[in-house]
Amino acid sequence: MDVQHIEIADYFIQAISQGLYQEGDRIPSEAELQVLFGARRSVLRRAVARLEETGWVTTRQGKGSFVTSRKVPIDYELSSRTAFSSIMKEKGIVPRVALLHWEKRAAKQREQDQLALGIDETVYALEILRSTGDVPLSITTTVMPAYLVPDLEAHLTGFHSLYALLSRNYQLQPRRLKSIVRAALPEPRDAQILNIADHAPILQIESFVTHRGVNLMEYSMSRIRGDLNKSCVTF
Amino acid sequence: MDVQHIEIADYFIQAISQGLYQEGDRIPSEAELQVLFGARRSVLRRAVARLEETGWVTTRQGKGSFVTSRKVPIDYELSSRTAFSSIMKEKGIVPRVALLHWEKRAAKQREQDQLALGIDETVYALEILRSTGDVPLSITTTVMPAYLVPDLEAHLTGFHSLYALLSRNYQLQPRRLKSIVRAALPEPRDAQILNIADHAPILQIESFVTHRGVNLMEYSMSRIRGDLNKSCVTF
DNA sequence: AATCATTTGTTCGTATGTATC
DNA sequence: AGATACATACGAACAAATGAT
Repeated sequence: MDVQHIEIADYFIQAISQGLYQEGDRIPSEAELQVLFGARRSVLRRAVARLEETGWVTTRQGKGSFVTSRKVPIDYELSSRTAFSSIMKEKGIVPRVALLHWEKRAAKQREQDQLALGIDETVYALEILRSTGDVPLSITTTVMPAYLVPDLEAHLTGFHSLYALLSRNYQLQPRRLKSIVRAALPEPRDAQILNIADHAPILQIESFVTHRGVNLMEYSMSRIRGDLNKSCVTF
Repeated sequence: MDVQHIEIADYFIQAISQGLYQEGDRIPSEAELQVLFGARRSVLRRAVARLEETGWVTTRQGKGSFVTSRKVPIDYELSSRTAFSSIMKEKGIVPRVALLHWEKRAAKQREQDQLALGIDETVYALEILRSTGDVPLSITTTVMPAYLVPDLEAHLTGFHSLYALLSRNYQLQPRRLKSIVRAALPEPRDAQILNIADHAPILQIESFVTHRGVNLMEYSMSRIRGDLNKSCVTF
């Protein structure tokens, strides 16, 4: 390859791989790169852009470009009974759960199919942000038929764990029936909330949850930061 | 936002979302955009680059930029017994399996751990490309202890299905014990083989496979195109 | 087979704006 | 307020891939 910006990017990929730059280190500024490589600034910017696209550095205006810290992904056990809070506690991580939004409304067409609802059925839809400390981890949209969780809004103040809420107030025992995972790109809004670039990979997990094996009581769609999660399935 | 390239990119995201441009349609060339938006070429290129990063278009030198066709992801059943070929056949898709590479060598440290091997143990490592028709779908690296599949090279000519080979020649009945999924970015080489951009998301699936519940007989690491796959887990 | 127009890719060169400290 | 560093934009030239003549 005799394309300058790729050669320069490759140089840094090598250097970072070999430990010449540690996580969090700043790579040389554009002005310094200009001296080091004798290339035009536009070329250097392309090189850094490439490094950012491929996840090696993150760039911040006015500060510089920093080697992305390869956080250890958190193993998430994907099983029929899994609750975020309990997994985190097991690992000694302080979980933070925030209710971004909730609404009570008529079920959309897709939700009717997913939850096997009749037409004009009412659902509660919650949007939940899960974090560890101050690092956002995932956003989950969860939809439940309103008749299963009547007067849900009364229990949403001080929200901290969905399954604890369901168990305490409605004696519901959620059980995951099926999950569908896929790798994708985030919606712009999700990228912002999760504090990732809009081309950073996310893991989408759609889940179908029953109560006592009869009703489809919950449909959820999680969008999880790819750099912070590994989901584990045991057969 | 009063940043030109973002405004222009957003215009096309809107237009594509509203069906003004269909999948596969060419968006205006840079010269045409120059007339339409009255912006510098560098700005227009940034706009198109943004569209490509976020998966709306794919650009080809000498031809133009085309609205990415949102292929329907192929559902992949992730269970204790799953073979690629049979899943594809069930769906009426013609699967194509190619052995990219194989080698017999000493197990690496990680592989010793993953397969619970002793030191200096020999393994076979295969690299398999799976496609549907002419569209590449996934690359899988699979590692097996050599003592379980002696003289494996003798059976690799005309390779078409790993599990058929294992069953026929070694009476092995693979059973998946555990899988770990995660969303990530591809290695440059994988991106090239899979015919995707090097910032396109991929689904990584690590699998641990046993034979009759005793031996860890296979460790595999699949890298699957995010745009073409949904993996489904039933509990 | 060779040439040419079209289209994207790369680079050079300059200027100004904006965030950070 | 000033220095540093990244962000955006203007302006121009040539390279490389593509498809048609």
